[in-house]
Amino acid sequence: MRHNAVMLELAILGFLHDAPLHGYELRKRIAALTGHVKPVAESTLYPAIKRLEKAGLLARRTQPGAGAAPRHVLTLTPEGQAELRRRLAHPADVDITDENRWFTVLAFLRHLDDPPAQAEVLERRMAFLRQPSSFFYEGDRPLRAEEVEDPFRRGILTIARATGQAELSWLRRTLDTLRAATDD
Amino acid sequence: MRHNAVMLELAILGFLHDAPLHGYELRKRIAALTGHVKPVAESTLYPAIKRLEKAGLLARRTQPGAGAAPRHVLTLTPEGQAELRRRLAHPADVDITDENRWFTVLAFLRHLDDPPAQAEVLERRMAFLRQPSSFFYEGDRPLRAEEVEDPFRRGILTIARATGQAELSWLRRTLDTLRAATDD
DNA sequence: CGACAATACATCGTTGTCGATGTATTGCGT
DNA sequence: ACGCAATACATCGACAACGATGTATTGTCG
Repeated sequence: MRHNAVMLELAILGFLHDAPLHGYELRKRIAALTGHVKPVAESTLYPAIKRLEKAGLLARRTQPGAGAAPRHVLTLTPEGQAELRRRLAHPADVDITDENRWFTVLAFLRHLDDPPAQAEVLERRMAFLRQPSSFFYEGDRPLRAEEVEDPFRRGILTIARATGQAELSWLRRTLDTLRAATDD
Repeated sequence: MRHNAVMLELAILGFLHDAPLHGYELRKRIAALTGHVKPVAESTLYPAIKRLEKAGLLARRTQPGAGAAPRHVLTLTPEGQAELRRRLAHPADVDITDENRWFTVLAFLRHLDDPPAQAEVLERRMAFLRQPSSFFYEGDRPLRAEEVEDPFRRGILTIARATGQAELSWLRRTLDTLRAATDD
């Protein structure tokens, strides 16, 4: 399965878990979620829907369209719900490390509906954020922010550090409440 | 030109602007820059090098390999340098909005070597960060962070806000110094 | 001495992505 | 009356990405 596809499919499954939708509405919700960062083309969405339908993860009912062409209202099948949970519980490494994908996972993580499993996913992100990332090297030696002359490269390090801190503190808070919920 | 390709090619051109390198070394530098977030496969890099060579943006000299197979040492041609500057001065919208691509642009923005043009690029990023992004909707109404029940979705909003603030303050500082440099 | 990692590149087939284009309807502005 | 935007979906071709696999050499560890 190609990489972006995974996230697009996750978004489709995730939105359909909330409520049955037709393709056009799905498109708008996906645009709201990730569109300002990286828009998804129509000609990418519809084939993705077909793939999922072919795999038995969703079913379509054709309705006379209010407005224009007939709508295909899409519903998650039980297999689709199981697959959604499977994907949320065990995201690929890239889905943890790439911010865009991570946000997509987060957007639907509540569907996992299992605090310990949710905590496990958050912990993977935490482990990733904690390992010191070095963007630039001089030979083999990683350069620290202070050693980087270029202001733009320093910016990368400054921003990465600040955002890492912000997310880590959110992760710690959320993990605490998740664990508290489990201990009851 | 496909989307990811743009960024990979920018990284190749950017690294070669610093110094001639062979493919394998290029691969390692790219891995250091973006690999922890989203690794690039070997079988993606070598075709990209070929594309750029075919377009006359870089030249290769074959050297007897210290270690293994003969090395192809890659050098930027004058057209390659011009193209690098062109791409840095006028990145596509996605390169501004997608954090991964934006970081790649930042990593090489110094090669633009023209403070007003650099400031222009930073301003585009600033404009993007300032426009309020709403990830979730209830019908047509965008939901604010406080209205979102789901803790994970709240996390997205919390993190996005914090990182946006951090980056904005860096942008303001850097733009000030860029403008001060221009006023001399 | 033999295995294995690292160096260094290349090719191939599958699959996803995207822009372009097409079709058809409703409704709004002018 | 006419066009244009929005709704709603579909197809096609070009191309990039990637995993798998191959080739060949040097250095290292046990």
